[in-house]
Amino acid sequence: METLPRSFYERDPATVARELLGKILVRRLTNHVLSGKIVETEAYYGENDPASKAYMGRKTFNEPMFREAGKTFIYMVHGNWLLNIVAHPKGEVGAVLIRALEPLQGIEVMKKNRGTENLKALTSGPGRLTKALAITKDLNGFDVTHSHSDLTIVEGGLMESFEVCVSHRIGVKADLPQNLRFYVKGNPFVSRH
DNA sequence: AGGAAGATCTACT
DNA sequence: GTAGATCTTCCTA
Repeated sequence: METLPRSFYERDPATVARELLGKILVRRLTNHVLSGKIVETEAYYGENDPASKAYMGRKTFNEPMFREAGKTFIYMVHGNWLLNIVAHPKGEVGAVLIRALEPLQGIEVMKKNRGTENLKALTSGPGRLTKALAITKDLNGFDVTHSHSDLTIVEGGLMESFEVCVSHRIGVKADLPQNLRFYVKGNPFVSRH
């Protein structure tokens, strides 16, 4: 399966967020491969987006958002690591938050990492999926455009058709007027319907 | 030192 | 579905 190239991420964050649906997030550990289909995302912009981590301008912790697209931006909220992929046209600022996955490979390892047998709760939320895939700050700034690395995103092979829904972003204090959350209609692993 | 933060878990109506 | 406690780092003072 083809790894998504950097050019995929060098576009408007909302476009990237929309097109990441159905792609496969692959996490390689020493003895296991974990993967899941991306079923829910949100787009974030830069200084003009009050919900964005980049809203306050360039700081140490949000630096990845200002740098090269196709790399991770990971931070902690309420005790959970949240995984973003930096996405923006060259010279701009933005990222896409991965909010939910449908588990594919390594489900037993994910259950162990999450401490639950509940399949529905394994990766159906931004903090849940990072725990299931053992993603922490250690992977901040990691380039996901290289195949065979510890964290990559690949094409979904035979793409089943699915309907995309949009809504406002979840949990943000001040949202923009446009809908910037994207999810696969009817998928049971979407965090909220 | 203190508080906020893009969430989660549990326990209910 | 909503309500409240708790979660752990980073930011500001």
